[in-house]
Formats: sequence, structure tokens, C-alpha cells
Amino acid sequence: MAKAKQPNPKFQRIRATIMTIPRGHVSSYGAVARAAGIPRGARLVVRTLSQSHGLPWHRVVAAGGRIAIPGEGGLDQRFRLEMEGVKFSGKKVRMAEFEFKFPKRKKPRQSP
DNA sequence: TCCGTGACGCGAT
DNA sequence: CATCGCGCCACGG
Repeated sequence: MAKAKQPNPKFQRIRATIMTIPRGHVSSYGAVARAAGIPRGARLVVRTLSQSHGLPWHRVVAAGGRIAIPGEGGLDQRFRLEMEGVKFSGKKVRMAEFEFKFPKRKKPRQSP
């Protein structure tokens, strides 16, 4: 077939990465991009979340735990996170306690 | 082909 | 703490 817009491998990695975020935890666009192997791909993460469905989009926030979605979407995200047990401090998620750290497969000698 | 846009990140003011 | 500006990446008109 011709080629119907094939999803670049980058997007696939981003999706896979986002799906590893456990319930009750969050991550940031930049962190997800880095975990996917794209140091400056925060915008790509945004695109991926907007285009793909079925992803836990509400578990991805902006740097510092800030909700980057304007309007009701942002409130929706906040409710969903609180429903999972995530606590907020003002308008930001308490990253120090709920940010999910992606496993760094560099090779610290342990379960790679 | 060039330009603008976006659920971003970070430093500077 | 609030704003602004610049850099990054991919896509659409």
C-alpha cells in the first residue's frame, strides 16, 4: 500500500513510555521525552497525547507539576489525578511525592 | 518552500 | 511569584 502516514518510531516510544506511568503517579512532558530517548521532544509528547487515544494523558503534566491544559480540560485532568490519589499543592502536583521516575537503563548493573 | 502553531522547558528580568 | 523571550521538534496551510 502506499504509505499511509506511518507513525514514526519516536511516537511509538513516547506512547510506550507514557503507558508505563503507574496509576496514582504523574510525569512531565520533558521527562517522558527523555525517557523515550528524545531529550528535546517535549513538543512531540504533546502531539502524541493529542493525536493518540487510549493513553493516560492525565498523568502527564508540565514541568514543576503544573497543569498545562487550559480550560475545562485542565480541571478534568486535575480531577482524574485526585481521583487516583495524587495530591496538589496550590495549582501544582506535588512532584516530590507523586512524580514517577522512569527506569534509567544506562547500566547501573541491575536488572536490565 | 517558508511561516505559524502548540497540553513544552528553562533562564532572565 | 509573574512575564517574556528563545530554543526544539513535527506538521499543516
